Amino acid sequence: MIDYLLRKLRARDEIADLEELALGRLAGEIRDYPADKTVIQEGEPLDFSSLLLEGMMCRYKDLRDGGRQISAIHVPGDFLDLHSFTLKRLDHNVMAMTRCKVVLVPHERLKAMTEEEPHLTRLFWFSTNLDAAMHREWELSLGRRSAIARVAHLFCELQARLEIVGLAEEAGYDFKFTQTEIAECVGLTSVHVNRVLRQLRERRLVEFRGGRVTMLDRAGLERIAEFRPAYLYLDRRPI
Amino acid sequence: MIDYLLRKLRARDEIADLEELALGRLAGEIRDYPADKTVIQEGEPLDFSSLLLEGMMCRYKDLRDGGRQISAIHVPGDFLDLHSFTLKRLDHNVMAMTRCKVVLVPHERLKAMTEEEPHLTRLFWFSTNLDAAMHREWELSLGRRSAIARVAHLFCELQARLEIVGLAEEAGYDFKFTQTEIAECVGLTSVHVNRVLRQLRERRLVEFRGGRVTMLDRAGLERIAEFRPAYLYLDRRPI
DNA sequence: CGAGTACTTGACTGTGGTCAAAGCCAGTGG
DNA sequence: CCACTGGCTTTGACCACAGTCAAGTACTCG
Repeated sequence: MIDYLLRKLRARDEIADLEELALGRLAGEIRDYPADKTVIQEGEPLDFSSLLLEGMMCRYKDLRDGGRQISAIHVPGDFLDLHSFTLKRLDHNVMAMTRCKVVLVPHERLKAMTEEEPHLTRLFWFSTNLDAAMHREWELSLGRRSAIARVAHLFCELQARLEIVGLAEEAGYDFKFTQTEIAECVGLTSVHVNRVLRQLRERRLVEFRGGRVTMLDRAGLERIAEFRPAYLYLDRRPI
Repeated sequence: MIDYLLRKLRARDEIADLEELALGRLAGEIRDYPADKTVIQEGEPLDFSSLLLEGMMCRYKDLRDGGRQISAIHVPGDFLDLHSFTLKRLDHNVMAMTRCKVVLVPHERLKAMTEEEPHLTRLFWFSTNLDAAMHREWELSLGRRSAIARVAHLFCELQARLEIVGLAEEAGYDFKFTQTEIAECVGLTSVHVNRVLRQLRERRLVEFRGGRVTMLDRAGLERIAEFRPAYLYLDRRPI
């Protein structure tokens, strides 16, 4: 059940067998959500965190005028809201973009973990720091990258993140977002995203159709995105 | 020396006297930096984190074309790079925006803290999660807010953050940034920031001159910024 | 087969970018 | 005390990238 999480953690550090068992004991109730369901509301008090097992979710914030900004995308193996353990409530909403399955981890078990498993605690802390690193890279996209580079960068990031958990092939990956939802990630309108997708297709870099990203020229795509994956901390270092 | 840090933490949770002592023992070497000095380079291996004692610093990333995005501003009491404890190196640069004083905290002492002081560990974890919450709010600004709302929001955020550590009055605060640097925070050009600042002044909302922000109509400013400080987690809750 | 949603495209608009010149001010040196 | 310098700010004219609006097309799913 925690396979994807283990793959994600083992890509970065050693996990002892006893620690794997301790991780297994964190798991509580399992929940399924339908697509487009808002799973966590901004501000609501939380006493558990959720680990995504299947599907894709996102974090988002709304403005009064209807503008919505997606601030992160979650793939299997990601915690949706591990940060709610210390924050107690969230500053954003969390929504299922597809049908999803999650497992709940009660905060009291996380608290016990911080008392008994300092190494796992550091790994979990790392995991929230990784979220923050992705937020920073998105800030760079939103603030300074051109429209085409933003979309290209998003596709590159997801390719790399899905590869870690074995959910992307060299050729591409499933990505069941609408163009409007992509627009909400990259700070553009859906109309403009559509135009950018056409350009990316015509320049033979990447194709997005029918909920699937097909890499046509990954190196070229990474070049125009200025994608440098260091911010994903993909190498192994003891934490 | 750790006064500002204590004020920041005590705004959110109880700190026992013994914990205060433990915090004091984290402190190592003190360093001074001149304005405009890049203090930490992206990618450089780190074995200490830095707590800002005086001055203002920022995190930033560059693009090849010279575009720079500032992803966070630090005020006294903030750790510049507490996340480097688990990440081991940073995905961004850190620069002193004014003359600054910091105190170094060796990672080995932080590691010992995670073994011996679970409550402080959770507080430090909280502190990096707070950084991420600010990143998310900036993503919303960069992706969806208008130019004037972005600048207004930045001024509101700093007012609130500086108040916690006692470095802002009702009337405003010192903010020794150039207009170009503000532009690098909000994803605009310095020319446009200049136009926006004029608007804010003419609408009697806020004035920025000579490295000082003067609040003229704080409620009005917060309204056009859609500033809702929940993301700063200013209330006290046990962590 | 019809309804609803998502995608596509074109015409037009506007916010914010670019380029350039001038003004301002603090610091430095004659 | 003044001239010079360099960085920052201010303004204007013009431009372009991306937004808006609207209509039409393509798919899915009941």
